[in-house]
Amino acid sequence: MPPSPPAPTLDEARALTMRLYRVADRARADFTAVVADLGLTSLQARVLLQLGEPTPMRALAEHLGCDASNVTGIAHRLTAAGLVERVEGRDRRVKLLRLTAEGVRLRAQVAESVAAGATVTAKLDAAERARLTQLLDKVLA
Amino acid sequence: MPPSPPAPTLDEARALTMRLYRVADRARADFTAVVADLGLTSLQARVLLQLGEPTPMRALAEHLGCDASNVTGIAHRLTAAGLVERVEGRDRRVKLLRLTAEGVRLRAQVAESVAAGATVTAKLDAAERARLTQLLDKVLA
DNA sequence: TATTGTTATACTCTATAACTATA
DNA sequence: TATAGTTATAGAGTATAACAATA
Repeated sequence: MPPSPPAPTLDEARALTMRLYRVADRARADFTAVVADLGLTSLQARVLLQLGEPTPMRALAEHLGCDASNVTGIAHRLTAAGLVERVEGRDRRVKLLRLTAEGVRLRAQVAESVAAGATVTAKLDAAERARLTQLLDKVLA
Repeated sequence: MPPSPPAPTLDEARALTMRLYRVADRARADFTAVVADLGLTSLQARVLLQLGEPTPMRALAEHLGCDASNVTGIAHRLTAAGLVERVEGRDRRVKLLRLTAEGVRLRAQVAESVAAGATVTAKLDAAERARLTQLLDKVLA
């Protein structure tokens, strides 16, 4: 008997992938619901979480995986909501987004609420959560 | 020493949740890219995968987690693409969406491509994938 | 009366292309 | 020339509200 192959079969990949998508889907739904209670869309919440430091709009677009032109509109809405402000960079072509005091406050609340409101991990005991963390780290490596 | 608590601390929940969101985010990006090559948006691909059987539009809305009014537009676009057709239910208020022959073909291709193109699980060996599958099942239970 | 699906409306997210200011 | 951001435009996804047909 040959050793078990290192690569997954297509069926195995499909089964695992579909589970992962279902979990991802639920995680997304949780996230959307939690941040909606704070008056934010998913994207706006993601931007807030990303803005631990003032960030060039270009870099933000790359992190979000969207075209740079979209960041203008996102920045407009967050600015109108009083959560971020534009700051000119040393390279004067660059504009950075920086959280306002209110933005900093809301960002902390987002992080808190998201962790508290995530139902996806509630069904696991401590050992299982530790093992899942380990596996996810490997996936993300 | 007391036994380890069954509930996660907020820090622990936050750490695991953030990992899960990062994995979910990557899974979503993989999915979007793969189905875009097949000419589909994420939502359209999700609908195709859901249509193993003819499904009332209302049920589809619930599965997608969106308002029922949206399904009309989604159905329009999939119908225009020749992938689904509307069928009247026995209750004549109900309309079901059913895949066309082309829809059935494309649905199979979506399932295949998604499994083949998922990079999230490529870094795990067989035992790790099995363990991850088990944990995800528990999360989804 | 209640439910299914549709339409109208408005907002957000998304990409492409053309533009400006700066490097 | 190349890069950062903006604007205009168009299409897709989302919710709310009002509506018609059916139960």
